[in-house]
Amino acid sequence: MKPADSLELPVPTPAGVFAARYSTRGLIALRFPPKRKSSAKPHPAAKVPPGVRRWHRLTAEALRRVLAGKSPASLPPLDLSAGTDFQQQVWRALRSIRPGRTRSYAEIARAIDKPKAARAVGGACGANPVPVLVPCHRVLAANRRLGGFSAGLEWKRLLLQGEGILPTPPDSLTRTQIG
DNA sequence: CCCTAGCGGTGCT
DNA sequence: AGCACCGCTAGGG
Repeated sequence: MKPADSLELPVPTPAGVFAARYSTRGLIALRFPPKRKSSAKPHPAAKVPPGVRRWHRLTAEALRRVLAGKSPASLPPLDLSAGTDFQQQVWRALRSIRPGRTRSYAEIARAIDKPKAARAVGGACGANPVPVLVPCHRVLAANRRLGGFSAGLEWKRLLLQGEGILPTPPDSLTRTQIG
């Protein structure tokens, strides 16, 4: 996908400004807010086609809802065509996990009929181009371990806390396990 | 807690 | 073809 075929728009949320990128087919990538402050890189956003504008409203609304622990009312079309067959199978399985619920990597592997591919499932989760809306954060390691998260475990904790899966710590506490 | 072996997909040479 | 990654897991100290 050439850069010229896609455009990127900011998504302000209570958790920071995400960036949504669109191809001609739909939402193709979602990036977490930069860790260190990004000091003004506002996209001019001229010439946004009406279709993309509509998609973007859906993206923004869905993102804010998931961040609030709710189920998105509706999603924009997702362009996940860049993934391998395996990755797309994993991502589809992720989309069936409802808010507030979790699966293990091994359970996802079983669900796509590759029971020994738990580790590869982790790889596919890490390659998920549309985090949050494709809820890779709801996949935990076996026996309640938190597992990993490419964008940083802080984000995974925050998302899980928003859905009531993780207890909200009274204080900033760094743990790698639940309960 | 630690370590180890086994596992499968991906990307690079 | 080989090889070195890994968001893993089960089993054993």
